[in-house]
Amino acid sequence: MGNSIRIPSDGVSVIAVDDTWIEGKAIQQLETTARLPGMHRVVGMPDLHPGRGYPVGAAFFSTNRLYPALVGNDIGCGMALWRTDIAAAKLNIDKLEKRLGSIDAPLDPAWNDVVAALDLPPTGHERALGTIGGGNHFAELQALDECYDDDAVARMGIDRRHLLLLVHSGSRGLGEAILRDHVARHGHAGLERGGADCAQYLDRHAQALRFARANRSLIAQRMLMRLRASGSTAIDVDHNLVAPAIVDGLAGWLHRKGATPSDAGPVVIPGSRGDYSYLVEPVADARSLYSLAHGAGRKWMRTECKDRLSARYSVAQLARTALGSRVVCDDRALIYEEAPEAYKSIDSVVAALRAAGLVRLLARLRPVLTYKTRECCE
DNA sequence: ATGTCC
Repeated sequence: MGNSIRIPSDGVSVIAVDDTWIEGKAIQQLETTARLPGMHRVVGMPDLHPGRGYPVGAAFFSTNRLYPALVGNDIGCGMALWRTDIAAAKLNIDKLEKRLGSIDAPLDPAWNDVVAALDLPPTGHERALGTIGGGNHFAELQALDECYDDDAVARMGIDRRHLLLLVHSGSRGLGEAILRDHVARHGHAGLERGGADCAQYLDRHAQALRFARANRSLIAQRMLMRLRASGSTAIDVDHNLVAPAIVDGLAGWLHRKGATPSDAGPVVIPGSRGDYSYLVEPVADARSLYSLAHGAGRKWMRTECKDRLSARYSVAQLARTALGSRVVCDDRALIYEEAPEAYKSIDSVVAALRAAGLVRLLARLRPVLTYKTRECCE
């Protein structure tokens, strides 16, 4: 507890222990956000890393101004965990991979009724529904590897005999369009509470949250259909969003950018594709602005990954991981950018959260098959 | 992050 929450400067704190990898640039960006007008307090999570201007892996609480740029372009991005009926024993990964094929194309018209039942308002981005996107987005089959609270895990309907499916995706081009339109009109000055422009942004933001949740559900359903399996949602939690909140007795806006809510029940904190993920029960705590790390967090910039790894690993080697899992990623640049080496160790991130008393571990999940993108093969 | 830069 003692030194697991660092205070680099007034109004800025970072949840970290000695071996948490935190870049100086990310702290600088955090301090920049702390100086925005109306900003009350900012907290860096242990997966904090530099972003484009603003850091990723952080929560920001402001009183009178709302800052859409802090939420970023992927409004509503989050993690959905699905239970499946795929037997974990006697796994044939080749068969799973073959059945899965490519799920990058827009959904087939056969999905029209399923999409219509979601009752989403028209956005012009319907073609993106059911697709994962790029960057750090993925869909991953996982096995329950270690259980730390049998009763809690059983109550969630999760067991060792069946695989889980974790989907990390967001609002695709919709959130991007909403932020672009906002920045074109207001720059980075933010929006005054109560104004018409603020209300309009919040409307669009709500639309993006719905779209992103629907997208994760459709991705999971589409994968399960291909795998000739079925499943159900266990968790779906957003980590890029802004919401009204009361913090330190003040009413204001709680922005989360790559920060998972700690007041919305159990969540998964995923490691890289070659690392474990943890199912945790959060402890809602104002010190962390009711937030947790949303993953391991980048350690290397995307642009440096290929140079650092291409001599060490072939593309074929990168399709297998140290934990015995398979990676489907036909994008030559992305396979290096998302290599396990490019990410912090998930144990160091979770250790920092535990040291700060912010989570209780429920289970450790092991990756089995990570889907990023596939060029061909229905 | 992005129907990813014209």
